[in-house]
Amino acid sequence: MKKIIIDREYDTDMIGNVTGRRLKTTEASLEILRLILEHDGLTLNELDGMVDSSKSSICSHLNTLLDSRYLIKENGTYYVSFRLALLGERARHRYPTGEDVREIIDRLARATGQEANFTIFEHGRLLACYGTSADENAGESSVRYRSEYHLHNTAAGKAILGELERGDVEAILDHWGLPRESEETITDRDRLFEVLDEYESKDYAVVDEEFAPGLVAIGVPVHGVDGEIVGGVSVGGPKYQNSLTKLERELAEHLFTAANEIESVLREEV
Amino acid sequence: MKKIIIDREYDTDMIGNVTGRRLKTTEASLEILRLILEHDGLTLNELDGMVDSSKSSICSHLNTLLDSRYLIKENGTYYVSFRLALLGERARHRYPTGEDVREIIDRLARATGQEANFTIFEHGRLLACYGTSADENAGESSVRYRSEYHLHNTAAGKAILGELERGDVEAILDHWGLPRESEETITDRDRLFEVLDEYESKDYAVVDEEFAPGLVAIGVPVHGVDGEIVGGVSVGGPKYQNSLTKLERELAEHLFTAANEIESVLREEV
DNA sequence: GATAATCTTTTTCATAATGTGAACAGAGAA
DNA sequence: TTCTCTGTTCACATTATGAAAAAGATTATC
Repeated sequence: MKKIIIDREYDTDMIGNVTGRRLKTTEASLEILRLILEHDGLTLNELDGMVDSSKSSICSHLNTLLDSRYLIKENGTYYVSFRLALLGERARHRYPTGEDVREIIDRLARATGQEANFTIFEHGRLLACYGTSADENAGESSVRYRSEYHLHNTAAGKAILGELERGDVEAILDHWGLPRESEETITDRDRLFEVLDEYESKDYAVVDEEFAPGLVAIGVPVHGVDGEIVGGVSVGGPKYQNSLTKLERELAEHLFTAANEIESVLREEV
Repeated sequence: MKKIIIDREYDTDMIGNVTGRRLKTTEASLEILRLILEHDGLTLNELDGMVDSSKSSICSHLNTLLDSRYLIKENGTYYVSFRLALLGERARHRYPTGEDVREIIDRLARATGQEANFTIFEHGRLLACYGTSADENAGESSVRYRSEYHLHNTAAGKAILGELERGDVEAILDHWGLPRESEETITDRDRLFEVLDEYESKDYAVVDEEFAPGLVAIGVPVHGVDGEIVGGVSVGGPKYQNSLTKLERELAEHLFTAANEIESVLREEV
């Protein structure tokens, strides 16, 4: 996998590597919003136990978020507003999340009989965009068990790391670390760089139980019109169904096809 | 339409009627986020022309939003992150936005041959949840032209106002006013109350070109399990196709059915 | 049903933290 | 070069904070 040097013509901060000032008030408000979102509603008292500031101060944040219509209040409990859902929907328009991309992923899953995923690369992580599994009963998108993935222990993530320059990889690892999520997770930085070097000769990356026990997958990056990395596609499943050689021999071609198709969609959308 | 007195057992602030303190820093940050979202990306310079504060200050807000992963930066332009889209998706789970509700609305549109909409009632406004039109070529959800509606000039909105207590209606009108959006929009508060009084004897509200010229529709509220108002359903179309009497005689029954079905879905979801 | 207890929210106010803007510096582009 | 745009520095003044108290509101207890 050749390092993509985008000549700095395209400048995406790998991490929001901000050197300037951060506003603590906004950070506190957003943290409260996040907590309410993740807990599907919280009361003042519950928040008091989670946040390190006084109740009166928390109230000020809640008032502000209410007034800005990011929250609603019902029976003393604060919930995230439907308006936030609409804002999120609007944010989605910028990303390749349409019917055509879902088609491609579904086809990949069907052709291989394995689970296929398309993720977006952002702030040094992969965010679940669309995923499906051929085994599923109905076939439609199930509730995603997770929405954010690390790069170091996922197939698409390792493929992306393999394409990035050393400095960018370092920045990402500095920020997110290499948390262990499975017995096989590579948690040593030097070891990871060794593995990434091996990808030089390949066009894809492999994850062998590093994300979850018994799960093997292969992944590739997906590029935007300017050659920048937009995200990644991966396909894989239980190890007992997929030897690594089978993965690399039989599934890789389907994976390349899917990635190319998504890149075509991205070109059309411009 | 009988006034629903929910005995204060269910307490939804009609408007986020906050008497307490609001945090200007958070408000400024959220305003910047909103501007970036609505303009599909902005540069520092562009923001400088829209916001009343110094560039350095705007930078601080941008840094904070970047760091909190609400924004990304590409080539000097700030965009809303995909992560915000995921947060919004998560917020959506709390609301009746599933396949079953879309079914009901589609069926209402098909049965009547008119456009049907389901909206969520929040902070004194109606937010587009799902809408469809039978005339459409493909039949699938088209891009929504608008996502927020006022109550005083929409069918579902007037139906909701008709059910609320006078004090709540006053609060909403105080906050949002009665902006004119069409020749026929009711912009006089007393006149609006007269019209609302007429609904006492009916079970639905009518909008007769008050939202847009040539558009007539009828609407009803949708209630949650505790009797609180969750949103509204409306159905209607061009006036040349629909006399008011036709609307009220032929379409009303379908509308009631749809509203009841959505309320059933809400009961199941608990 | 009355009283107590708990929780939420808004006050006030003194203090300290922190957001702000002007000026400055740096990076491209013309 | 000069111009334009972005981002940082720093002194100052705004503003967020927490403690305490009190008022509402709800729930628990007798």
